[in-house]
Amino acid sequence: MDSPKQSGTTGKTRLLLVRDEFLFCNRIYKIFLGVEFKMTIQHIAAKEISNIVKDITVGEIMDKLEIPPDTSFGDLAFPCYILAKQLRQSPALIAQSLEEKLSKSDVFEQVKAVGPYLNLFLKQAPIAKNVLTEIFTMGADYGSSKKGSGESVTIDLSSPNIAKPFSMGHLRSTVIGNSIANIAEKLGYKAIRINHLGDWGTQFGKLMTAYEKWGDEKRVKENPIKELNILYVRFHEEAKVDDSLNDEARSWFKKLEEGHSGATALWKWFRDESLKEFQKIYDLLNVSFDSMQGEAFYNDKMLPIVEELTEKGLLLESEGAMVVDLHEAELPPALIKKKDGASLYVTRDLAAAKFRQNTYDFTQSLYVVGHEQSLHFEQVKKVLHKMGYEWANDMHHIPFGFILQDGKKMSTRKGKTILLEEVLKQMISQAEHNIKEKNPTLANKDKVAELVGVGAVIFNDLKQSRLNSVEFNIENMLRFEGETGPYVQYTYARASTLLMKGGWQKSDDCELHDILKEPYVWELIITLEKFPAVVERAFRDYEPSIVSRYVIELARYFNQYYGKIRVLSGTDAEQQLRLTLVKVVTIVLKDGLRLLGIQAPEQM
RNA sequence: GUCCCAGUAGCUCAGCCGGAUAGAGCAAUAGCCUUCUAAGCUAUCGGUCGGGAGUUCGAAUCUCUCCUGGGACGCCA
Repeated sequence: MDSPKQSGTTGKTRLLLVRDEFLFCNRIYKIFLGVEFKMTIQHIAAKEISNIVKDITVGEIMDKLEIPPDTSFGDLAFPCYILAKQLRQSPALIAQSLEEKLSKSDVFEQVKAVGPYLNLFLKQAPIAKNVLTEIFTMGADYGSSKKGSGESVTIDLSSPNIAKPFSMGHLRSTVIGNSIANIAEKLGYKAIRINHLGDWGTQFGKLMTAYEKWGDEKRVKENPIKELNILYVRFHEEAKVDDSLNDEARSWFKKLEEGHSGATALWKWFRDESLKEFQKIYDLLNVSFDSMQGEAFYNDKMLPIVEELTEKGLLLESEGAMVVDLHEAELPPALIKKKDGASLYVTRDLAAAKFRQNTYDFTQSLYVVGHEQSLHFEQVKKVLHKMGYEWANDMHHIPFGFILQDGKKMSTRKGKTILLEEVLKQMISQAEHNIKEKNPTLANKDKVAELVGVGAVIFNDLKQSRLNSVEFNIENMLRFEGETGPYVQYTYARASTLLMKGGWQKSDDCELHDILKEPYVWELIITLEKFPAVVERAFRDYEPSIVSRYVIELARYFNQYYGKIRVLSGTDAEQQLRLTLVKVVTIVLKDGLRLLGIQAPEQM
């Protein structure tokens, strides 16, 4: 507990740089190399305090240190309550006496007792210098680490259903999964993006029935997803009054399973046309996949799974179906085979999980799928566990909330889905409209409008905790002010313009000198410094919103600085110093947005 | 009925590995462009943190219980 080498949970290799023998200021520099701010400063502060207070360990002090709610309370604070019992003194008195003893310390600029708190102010200049140095040294890699050491992480994302429209719901899986993949890569993992397409199942029987009865080849070719969806919706409407349609659908799907040529050709056609449409959306979102193998790919891999389950004596007959009993895990039994012998969802995911482990040798396998499927993934994991696969523990379901309409989940069957493509179009044209109004001379208008419109859609989805259900509201989304993607992009564009106009040049000098005293500069430094910790936390929690909130915070501080201080003013030296600060902000803003899957235009 | 998720300002959300006056954005009101992009900044207004009980020096945060909304719970995926 007494050495920084043991206390940090992050950045192992870089922690080796820490040496207790260093001078205090030096130590601050070294410890700041990529180690979580709070932990590090806490450690230094805790050591200092422990020199005076012997009744409590460094670790305990460190745990209690906190970042105060307001900068006027300093950079760190130590609540003295915990010492009150042992010292039999009031917390306020303890704080007072600590202030006296610690004010001689050369770690802190200032130590101040405020009520029961001991407020600690850090020496700003060395910290600022170190943060800037590190950002310039690493560039866009600032915040990255080797933590993942090349381990594979498979990420199941997007997974739209063939012949159905790409809804806002699929958007969530796509952007959340893509962002988690980006974050994983930043931390040194090899991310494998898998688009587990819904390209098999009884819905194809329904579709074929509908197409045969009411379909029109030309119309489907012109507008595949839309036409197929109309057919799908019509099927459900007509099947309500005519149950024989369901029988027909079943027989079509049976033909497909048996490899009937006509059925297979139709299936392939539906699939190809759908993929073409999906690709347009992926291009816009700037998302690509390492694997697009869908459910159909696992058709021939399910029988071996069933056999394996049988061999291992896990398969039981129940009400005519074959199941794996999971009552010891307090879960309902997992259905493996239907009465008619056909396989089910669980079977397919078992085959897919095993295939992924064999193919990619993952150390983590993530499934970015709606939270309504939590039980399903628990079952799959448990069955694999019973089969003796330890790696089942490395599978994690990453659930997210619904996109609601009037407080209800959207339904494909009733055709009430909101189409992502429509939304994207609307957002891009809003961005176009804004550009015409605000910056009519901008070059590359179309491209910028696309980046901004799409960025707004992605950010809107990633700005809140993924488990929240969100009510779809186009009016809110069309607003490009406040906590939005365009706000961050705009901040980046303004900052980039400053660099251009001011003719910023890289210099080896990373001291901020008098600029450090300007308002919001220290806030910016501290915020920039915690970026690596933010990236780590975002991956630990599989939570892109940690990055999106961070990026908003950084942008806000920058805008406040921009509003208060005229960057291009004063002496040349001063101007260059400010631009140095501006430059590091752009580096982190751009990379933060990149982690979310959003591009940052230099001008907008 | 059982299990999972959520309930914080008029609206959308942070904060929830316990700590100082509970923070943002939107909306409302009032300001700031003859000097770096006003997609911005500043200020004001706005909260019984769903209700109750418990643990604690201290609870939005932990425990229990109840209420409300959403979801899942064997042959869809």
